Amino acid sequence: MRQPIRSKNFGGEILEKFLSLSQEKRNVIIDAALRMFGANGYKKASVSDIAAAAGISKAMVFHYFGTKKALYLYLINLCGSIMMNEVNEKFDNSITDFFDRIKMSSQIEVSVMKKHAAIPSFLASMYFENDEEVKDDIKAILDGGDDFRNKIAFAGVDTSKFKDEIDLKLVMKMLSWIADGYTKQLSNQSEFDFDTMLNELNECLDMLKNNFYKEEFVRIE
Amino acid sequence: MRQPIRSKNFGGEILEKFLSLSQEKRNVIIDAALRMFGANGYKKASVSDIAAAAGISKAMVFHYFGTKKALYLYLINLCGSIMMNEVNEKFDNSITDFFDRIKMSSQIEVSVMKKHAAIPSFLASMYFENDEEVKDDIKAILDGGDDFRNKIAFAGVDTSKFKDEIDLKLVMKMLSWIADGYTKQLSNQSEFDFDTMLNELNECLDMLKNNFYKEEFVRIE
DNA sequence: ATGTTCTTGACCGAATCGGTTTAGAGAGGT
DNA sequence: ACCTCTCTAAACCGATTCGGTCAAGAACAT
Repeated sequence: MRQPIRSKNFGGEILEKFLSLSQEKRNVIIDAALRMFGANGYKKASVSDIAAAAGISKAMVFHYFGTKKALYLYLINLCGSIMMNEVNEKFDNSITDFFDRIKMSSQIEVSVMKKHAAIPSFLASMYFENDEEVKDDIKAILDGGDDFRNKIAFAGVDTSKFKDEIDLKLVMKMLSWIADGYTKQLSNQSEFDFDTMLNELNECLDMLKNNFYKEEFVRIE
Repeated sequence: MRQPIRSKNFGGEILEKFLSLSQEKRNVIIDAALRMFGANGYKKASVSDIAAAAGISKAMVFHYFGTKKALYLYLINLCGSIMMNEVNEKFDNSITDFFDRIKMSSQIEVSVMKKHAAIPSFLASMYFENDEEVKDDIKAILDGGDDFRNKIAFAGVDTSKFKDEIDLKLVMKMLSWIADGYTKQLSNQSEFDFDTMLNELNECLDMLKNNFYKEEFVRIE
């Protein structure tokens, strides 16, 4: 469109530069980029911001990724494969208990965040990204790959164990609020608190379960 | 610093231009500015963005407010007074029940959002604003005025009615998660759904209350 | 020393920034 | 008809920042 003709990166030689870095250095750069894109969106996250957050010079970002767009798309695919891996590895469709399903989803999310804490907010912003330069590519990637979000859906969950007077739709909504706030709080946490937070959420879910389930389904603690 | 010498707005003639607008037009502009600043922060929210979101030309923003900074500070003070009014009007310190206190806070928040739905996210971003051009002014305003947040604090709340086995700190944390997600969901809602949402939250709180309180404190519905 | 690889600060044209000026559209008075 | 006068947007301003490049120094190996 507006950028000068580029003759490089036919075949991906540029990304090799990045991939040959140590994992530690790569993670610093990836985390910085995920954070900036996640917080500011594609357009308003500048390469200078990302470079500064990663502690490298702007020129290095272009050295590693070629263009801003290539970096963004690389991050999308990276997050996609991390999510898919984690879901395929941990998701168990045979778990039908409502709260256990939620616990499982949370464990998956925490596993993902342990790799890159900024992935959830990055993906959330990506889903709403509307910039002309990338939105078609996002749509293509989302349409092409199987969407991991569908796999965590709550189809086939056993809801018969709830007390009769419990409003199930309300519980769903409440839990989605809890999960939202929980994730948000996680994002601001240092890596070491992940499991503490996860335990707290699980205790929280147990508490709800103990109070919302019919007595015969409440396990003794 | 870098801007040319300005000789206008000694005494606030410029803001009068804005205040003489119809309330409807003013609200459109205010909402647009709150949304943009709230979502992107002071620096990354451009006056062009705000003007476009408000459906007016960039020149009009400067016509009404003089500078970007003046607009931002105007919004802070506006939100501050809206919050203070609402808190002073609705906050009742004699309510000591845990859940009733939360309901009250939510009602206050919804009243505020009915005036400008973007206020909560704007204030949240303001608290974390760190741009050199405005951070000192923010600190001055926050230090100067009595902070409405302190008034909603949960000091003096009666927690004795909870079942003994309930982990109170956990309930607090869980409720803060719910409130977060709830607010977030509210922000994306059209004005007419506010009360529906508020009712849902209240039902949700009643449900928790019925299950977490000792039986003698649960009112018959 | 010499060649090679990394890395960067300075730089590019284009775009956008905060902010100003100009000029046209419209309302109202005469 | 003409003349103000107000409101508004488009065109414009210099400065900054944008995505992206490049020449030259640091670092390392030989």
